[in-house]
Amino acid sequence: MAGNAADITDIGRESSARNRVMDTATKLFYAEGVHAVGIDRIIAEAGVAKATFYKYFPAKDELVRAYVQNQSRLGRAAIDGIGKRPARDAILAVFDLVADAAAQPGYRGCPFLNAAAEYPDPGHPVRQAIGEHRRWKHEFLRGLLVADGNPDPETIADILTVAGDGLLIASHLDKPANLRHLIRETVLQILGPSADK
Amino acid sequence: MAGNAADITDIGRESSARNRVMDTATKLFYAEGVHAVGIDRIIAEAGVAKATFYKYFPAKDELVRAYVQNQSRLGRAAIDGIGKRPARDAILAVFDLVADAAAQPGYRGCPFLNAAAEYPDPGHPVRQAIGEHRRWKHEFLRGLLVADGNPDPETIADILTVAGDGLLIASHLDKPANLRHLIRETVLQILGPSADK
DNA sequence: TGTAGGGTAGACAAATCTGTCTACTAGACA
DNA sequence: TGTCTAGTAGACAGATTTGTCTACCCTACA
Repeated sequence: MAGNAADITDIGRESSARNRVMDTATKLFYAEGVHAVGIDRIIAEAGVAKATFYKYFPAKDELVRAYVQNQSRLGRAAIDGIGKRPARDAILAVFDLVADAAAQPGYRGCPFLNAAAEYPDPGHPVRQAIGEHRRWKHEFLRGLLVADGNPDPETIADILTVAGDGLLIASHLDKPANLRHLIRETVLQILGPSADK
Repeated sequence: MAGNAADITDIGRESSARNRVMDTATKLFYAEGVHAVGIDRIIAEAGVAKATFYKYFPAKDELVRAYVQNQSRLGRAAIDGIGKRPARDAILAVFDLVADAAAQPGYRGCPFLNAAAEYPDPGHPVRQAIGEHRRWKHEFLRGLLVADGNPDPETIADILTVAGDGLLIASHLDKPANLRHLIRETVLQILGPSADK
């Protein structure tokens, strides 16, 4: 099992070993938490030597930061996949992603909120990476609100962010049976009556 | 410093040593996270012998569960302190507690959400204690909505819970300048126009 | 006076954590 | 052929983790 005959499919891309580490870390950190998963476990499950690991990630926190950025990349890709459609529909579709994620087998809430809970210092690189993702998402929502002709996109983007975080929490800790309905109700209550429909 | 001439003021109450452990754990767990704080650190700062600690808390997880329950007790006391007043005012007052807490020096978000992030297994006693607190709070809000004559207290209690969690997250991670305003706007947007004012 | 309860101090075991370092292997390429 | 690169395998150090156990101290109380 030791890394002989490794993934040929990865040749030419970043680095086979680095990718395996990143994938394994993403899986384990999300499923069990950052502090609960040790380096030894990651390199064992990724089938990578310790020296190789420390070549790509000089310290564990570097890996955690890269993990957060990887999750951010995945999240943005999912949202970008929504594509062009009427702004109000797009907003609802963004929130539907929460329900989609919550329906996945290994769902364990929002990776950014979970990671932030483990890093008390707001100045820590991991927290900063989380902050970057949050600012991007807020800006994305604000843009959609402007396109929707919302009279106060700044405030409503704040409220939608609040609702998004709350729904991520609820879908994780409370697992409401009617999550999709709850999402619709919440967002529509915030956006108010539609002008064009 | 060793515990000779300990707090005389505590005599007759639970147990001086146990109380000191609980207070220290509450402070450290909240400020730095559960996994990040070790037993050795807690007993050192509490000025308690290791044997004494393990007498009251057979394992660390027992202490963590007690910590969550202690936070629940403190949270309920704060909400109970709101007292009798018109239901809508009471709801707004409950949410104002978030802003009050966020204004405190060592604020680090919601202790329940932070702790939950460190315990992946929903069946774990710590998670169950968190679930109990959340159900209690949801029920409290629902009661206020019924008293307010809300036509759909169940759904609106769900949405208010979502908003409460989201606001706790925002007040922690985003630190919006106008938090009190954001809270008012969010809650009023959810409750809709007041009938009696 | 004797005893029981609550507590202290700290050694110890066994595991686990991060991070470093040495020695080796296999393939690509000039 | 020789060299460079990416990687493996794993010992090791040093700190830290939870939890157990022994020996002792002090005070209240019968």
